[in-house]
Amino acid sequence: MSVFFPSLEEQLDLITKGAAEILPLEALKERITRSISTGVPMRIKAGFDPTAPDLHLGHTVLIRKLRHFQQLGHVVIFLIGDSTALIGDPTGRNVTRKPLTREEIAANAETYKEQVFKILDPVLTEVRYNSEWLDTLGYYDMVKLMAQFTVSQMLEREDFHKRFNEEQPIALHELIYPIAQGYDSVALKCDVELGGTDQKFNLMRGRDLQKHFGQPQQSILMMPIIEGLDGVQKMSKSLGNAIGIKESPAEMYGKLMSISDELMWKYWVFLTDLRGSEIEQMKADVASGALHPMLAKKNLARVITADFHSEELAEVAAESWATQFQQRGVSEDVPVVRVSWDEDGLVDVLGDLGGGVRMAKLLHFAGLAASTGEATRKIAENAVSINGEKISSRIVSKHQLGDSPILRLGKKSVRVEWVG
RNA sequence: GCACAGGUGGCCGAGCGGUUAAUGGCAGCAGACUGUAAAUCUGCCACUCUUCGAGUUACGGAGGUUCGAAUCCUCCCCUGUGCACCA
Repeated sequence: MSVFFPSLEEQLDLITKGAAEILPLEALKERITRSISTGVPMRIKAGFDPTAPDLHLGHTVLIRKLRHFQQLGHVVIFLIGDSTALIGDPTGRNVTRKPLTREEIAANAETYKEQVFKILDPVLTEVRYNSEWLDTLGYYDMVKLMAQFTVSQMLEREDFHKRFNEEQPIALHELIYPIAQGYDSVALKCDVELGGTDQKFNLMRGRDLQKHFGQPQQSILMMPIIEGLDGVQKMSKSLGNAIGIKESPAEMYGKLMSISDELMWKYWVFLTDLRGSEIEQMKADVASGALHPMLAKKNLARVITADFHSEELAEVAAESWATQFQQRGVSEDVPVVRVSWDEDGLVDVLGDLGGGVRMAKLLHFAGLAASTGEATRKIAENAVSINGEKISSRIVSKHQLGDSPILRLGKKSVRVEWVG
């Protein structure tokens, strides 16, 4: 099949947008030029280990870059590392990962597909699993692969090096990870592999192995690792600072609004399709005072939320966010929690209120507090309100609560529906 | 296998026979302040209960010595380092 490709300059413009590093760049240019003249598209791969059921916005930085290649007419391979997930990429880790079962991995892999197709075109994407070639690799071939590297080469990697020096354990199978990832490139005959900047070591191993197998060596394109909500650590579900692709519009919008002003600019660059020059203009406007930073952030939250949901849903999320946080009011758009009157200890039968409700219990059952003890403390800290009214007493009458009260503890609110 | 050094609350890290859910830091949560934030200040940060009080669990695991142990002893598990093994 023959494809018409945009010019080299045009392609490079899109490909290099936001990229942290491209190695070697010259080779990539040659490949692009060749694909233009031959009409044969390049093969671009990015791998993801299905170690968790959800992808988050951090992953989309890479997926967006894949889409850029897709938009240019190249073949994009979304590689699901179901076999490498058995190891778990040790990159940046100071401990060995907990092993996942085959079943967990398979289930995660399924959810990945539907999630990435919010960004990638399903028709034009080649979805592959590395179990396809890794699981069938025999002892002989595995030993041959491992023989390509030495222990000291592996220990060059910063995280292994660090763990080694700090006398932390390094499990043997972790050393195989970069080799397995590198072999993926051989199996797929990749022209380009995408990864985060933290993946450099692994990405380079693909070049090593391709050379060993007499293939042209892939170019590697690294994207920066974006920080999570805290603005300090990389976005990661286990660090609790991530925004998941599948999260509701309200959650997504709210989380985006909670990031710092500084971080907002990175999100504009890596999580939206706005052009660099437009972002610079906006930044200048904020600096000069022409644009309020909060407004810029609201736009960001809306654009991203709409990207994964819809304009309409993003608008609704924006409105209820404004009521809830800006006006500190009671928003209607709040998660509903069902609580039964029969819950153990919820109703105080002995008290003067004749069936008053223990608020600490209620807050706990409603999921706003991790324990009744914590709920008790929060009440004392004046952090709890019912239908927008702060409360300070530990027991509240059923009458005061009403049929479907909105409970709020700090920033979180829920509507309680009584059951039974 | 032998020797040595370690295993403390989400993480890091004090304590090394006895005031105490366990110093301190980070993270987290809440309040004030704001522009939703950030920064700053304050409070909280094992669980349960009828909560100005009481109880129950906690310092790798199991026992033991003590009036009393995270702190001492024994055995076991785990990690690292060195040596040995690789006839």
